[in-house]
Order: sequence, then C-alpha cells, then structure tokens
Amino acid sequence: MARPKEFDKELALDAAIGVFREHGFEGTSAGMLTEAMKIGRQSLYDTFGDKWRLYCAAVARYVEVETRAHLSALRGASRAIDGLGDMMQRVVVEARRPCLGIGSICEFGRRSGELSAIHDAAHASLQAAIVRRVGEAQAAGDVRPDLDPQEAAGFLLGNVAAIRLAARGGADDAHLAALGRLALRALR
Amino acid sequence: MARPKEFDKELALDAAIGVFREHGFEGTSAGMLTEAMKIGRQSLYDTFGDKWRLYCAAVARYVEVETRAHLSALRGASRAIDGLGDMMQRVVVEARRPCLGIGSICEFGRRSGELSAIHDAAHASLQAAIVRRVGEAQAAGDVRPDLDPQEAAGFLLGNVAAIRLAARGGADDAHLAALGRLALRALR
DNA sequence: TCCTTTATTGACTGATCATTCCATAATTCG
DNA sequence: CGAATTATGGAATGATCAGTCAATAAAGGA
Repeated sequence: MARPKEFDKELALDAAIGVFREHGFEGTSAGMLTEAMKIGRQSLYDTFGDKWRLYCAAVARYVEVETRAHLSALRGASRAIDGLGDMMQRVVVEARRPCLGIGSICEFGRRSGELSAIHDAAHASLQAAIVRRVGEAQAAGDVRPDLDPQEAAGFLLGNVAAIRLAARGGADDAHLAALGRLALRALR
Repeated sequence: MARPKEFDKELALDAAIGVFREHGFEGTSAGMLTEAMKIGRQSLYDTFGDKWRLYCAAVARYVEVETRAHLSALRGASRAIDGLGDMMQRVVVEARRPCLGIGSICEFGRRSGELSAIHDAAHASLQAAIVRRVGEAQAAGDVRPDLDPQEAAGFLLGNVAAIRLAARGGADDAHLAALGRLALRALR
C-alpha cells in the first residue's frame, strides 16, 4: 500500500510554496501540504523537519527564484531603461499568483529573525542591481539625472509590491498595466 | 468576582483591531482578543457573534476610519496638490502600525465576498475623491495634464500600500519618506 | 429591599492541529 | 534471494482552539 519511489524534494518544495502563497503560514495545515506535495505525512517531517522549517525553506527558495527572475529581466535588454521596463512588465504579467514574499512580510513583519534575514539579503542584492541599472539609464539619458538611484530603485521595488497587492485585491489587468507604466514613467 | 459595568463596545472593537492588525485573523486567538479588549470571553461572543463576525466588524470599522482620515487630509488643504501631498505624508508618518486593510487583502485575497465588499466600497469612494483632486491639481497646473486622473489616483493608492508594506518589512523613516516624495513627484 | 440587567468565569464539548511511534510495503542493491 | 533503503499510513498524544452552558456576582431601578 506504499510507493517507496524516491520523491523529488525540490518538486515537493515547489508544491508547498504554492500552498503557502495562497493561504499563508497560519492558514496552511499539514494535511493541505501533504496533499499538494503528494507525499506522506511522515516523509514531510523526515525531510523538512517541521512546518516552520518547511515554511522558511519555501520562503527562501521562492525569494531566490523570484530574485533570479528579476535580475534576468533586468539584465536581458541591452539598454538599461528597457531592462527596468522588462522587470516591471514581468511583474505585471505574473501578478495573478500571490507573492509569498509579500505574504510572509505581511504575516510576520519583523517578528522572525530567520525570515527577516532571508528577505533582507534578497532585497539588498536586488536593490543593488536596480541601482546599477538606474545609473546606466541616467548615463544614457533615459532617466532623469536629478534622481537619487537608491531612492529610484526603492521606488521601483515599492511599486512591484504595489502591483502584486493590487492584483491580490482584485484589480484588473488594465489597472495593473497602468501601475507598471506609471512607475516607469516616473523615472523619466 | 465580576464587574457588571457596561463596557464600551466601540472601545472593545478598537482593541480587537489592534490585535488583528498585528497578527491577522488566523494568527489571533479568542484569548488574545479578550485580553486586549478587557472583556470576558462570553461577552465577546454575546456582543460580536463569533471570531469571523468580529473580524469583519473590525475590518469594516478600520477601513471606515482610515478612509475618513484619507479624505480629511485630501480636503484639508486649499490647493489640490497639497491635499494629495498631505495624504501621502500622513501615510508616511503613521506607517509604523500595520495596516489591517492590507493584512486582510493579503490573507484572504478575494476569497470572502463579505470582506471584498468592504474593501471595494472604501476603495471606490477613496479613488473617486482622489480623481477629483487630481483633476483640480491639473487645472491649477500642478499636475501634468497628460495624466489620466483615474490612473494617477490608482497609482497614488498603490504607493500608499507600498509605503505601508515597506514599513512592515522594516524600512526606515527616510526610505518611507522618499517613497512618499517620489510618488507625488511622479505626478508633476 | 427585591428584581432585572449585564458581565464574568469555570467547566465542558468537539474539532482540529502539529507531531511522533511503529508496523508495513515497495524498491534497489549486493 | 536477501538485506538495506525509503516512503507510507494508522494510531495515538497532547495541545490548542472556537464556541456553549450554566452558575454567579455586581450594579441599577422599582
């Protein structure tokens, strides 16, 4: 009555991410997780420790993948301003699925050092990459020179969160697109 | 061993709001509520029904008060652009306390019709008021005339959320102030 | 003074929760 | 074939939870 074929740990983690994105930590039960991950309850505890450790692993992996995607969009275009635009555009297109980063920050604020460390590290590297790109765009004359790159980068990241939150609240695609467009236009 | 002096229902509700802001719905227990509200357990159920009804009442009241504060700042100044600035400035100053509106949207998305109705109504009235003010500011030459007032208003509201989320994530005051300043400057 | 109103707490119910122990079954490797 | 590995699910534990009932106590009004 059992299937002792090794399961894919990363695939299972991705499934857990899907549940946590939708229901948060407190709103997720062990049963919801094992069902989505398609593994037995004991395997979950053997492999990931407990619910909190699994949650932290899920947030860490989610944030890592998400950061990589941001960086990839950011660096994909040759012109810096296009990289910034592509990053915002990607967020708009994928905004329908809830963001685990935002969910985690909303649910726990700064209460957990472990979570905060994950967020802070990702935020720092992303912020630095955006700052660099803003500087390049300024040099190319595509972004107002009187803008502080640090502030501009923080502003863009803030608007990434704004787009995702609006989507979670039910905003339609046109509204999300407008948010992305205006955020980028604010740098001109 | 009891104190049968009628308790203030509104005061108790405000205390409940304080707990829900910090811990969300799932993260809040009946015990946390009665302790904060300083009423007995049975009084809570007699007066507010159950935890979900209390939560909805808390969100409704929070959103109502918050919307009134926005409108008041918006209308306080004679020049429209100053009203918009005051609104953003107030958000920056009060961003340290978590927002129950954002928390509720993050936690439940569009899953509850009851909650969604509360948010939608408040959002509509606030959006309309900002649209009006943006139009006035355009007429006064303080906001770029090529901006769609609907989109500009949505943009400002999005940045309100961005400021509050950044604060929840641990951003310092200077960062929050920069977010408010840049959002407003984007309309120029 | 007595009665009604209001609030409180203890005891309890039933559900759900995270987590562990253990026996079992399927697969792989020697 | 036989042994080690790996995943599984039933049973159980102890905790916590939301919510109800009933007895009780304090206050106000007649």
